[in-house]
Amino acid sequence: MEQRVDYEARAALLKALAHPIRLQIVHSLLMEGCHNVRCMESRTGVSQSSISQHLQRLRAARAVETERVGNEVYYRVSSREMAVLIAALMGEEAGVYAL
Amino acid sequence: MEQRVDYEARAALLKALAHPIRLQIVHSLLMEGCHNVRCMESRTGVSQSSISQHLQRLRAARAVETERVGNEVYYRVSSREMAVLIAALMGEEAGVYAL
DNA sequence: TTAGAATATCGTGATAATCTAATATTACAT
DNA sequence: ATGTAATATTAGATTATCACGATATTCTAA
Repeated sequence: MEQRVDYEARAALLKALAHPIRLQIVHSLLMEGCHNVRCMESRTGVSQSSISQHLQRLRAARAVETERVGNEVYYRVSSREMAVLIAALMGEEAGVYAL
Repeated sequence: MEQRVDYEARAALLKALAHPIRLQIVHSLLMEGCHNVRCMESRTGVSQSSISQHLQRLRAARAVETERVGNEVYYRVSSREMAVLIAALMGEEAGVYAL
């Protein structure tokens, strides 16, 4: 029984996560409340422009989703499957994440 | 309490996996016995040269390891953590893998 | 030692990712 | 309406990745 797997799609997701800053962003979203660009900027020491571009990349891959709250934009990890994947990568329990 | 995570290293691993052919290679190693270059070549339809280069990339990232058996080279996934990661990505149970 | 099978490496051109700096948008406050 | 904070987008230079073809290595068999 042949089971067709969409390796293209899964590889694309990995690609979106496969950058140290993007990984830190996603992990920070899961571990603690660092949900807007300015927080990530100060936490990572990376420029606002860079952070924003990385976030757009993560959003395009549907790894994160957004919500506007007044002046700022609130980011969160988009699904529990994402959390499980990150947990496996980090060697953590997905249960400890706030999603 | 600051916990330092090596995002560089984990991102590098993801990067090595973040290619449809490499993903298929690793998944095939786990799912069924397709352990040498020629098998992967015929399964994926990708040239020997390409397969070999992808395997070297996976090996450099320590995602797979090798053993020479006479004329051919036997590849396998290097660790259970790798299997767990792939399982999370694929939405499968790592238990079904042969490692 | 020569031939052939299996695998690895190298060189190259095309495409994609990344960072930086500048500019544009969006919403809030005055 | 204007100014300002927060975020997004764009353009360009630099570097990395990829696929392909040619060549090199490594082993076995004769």
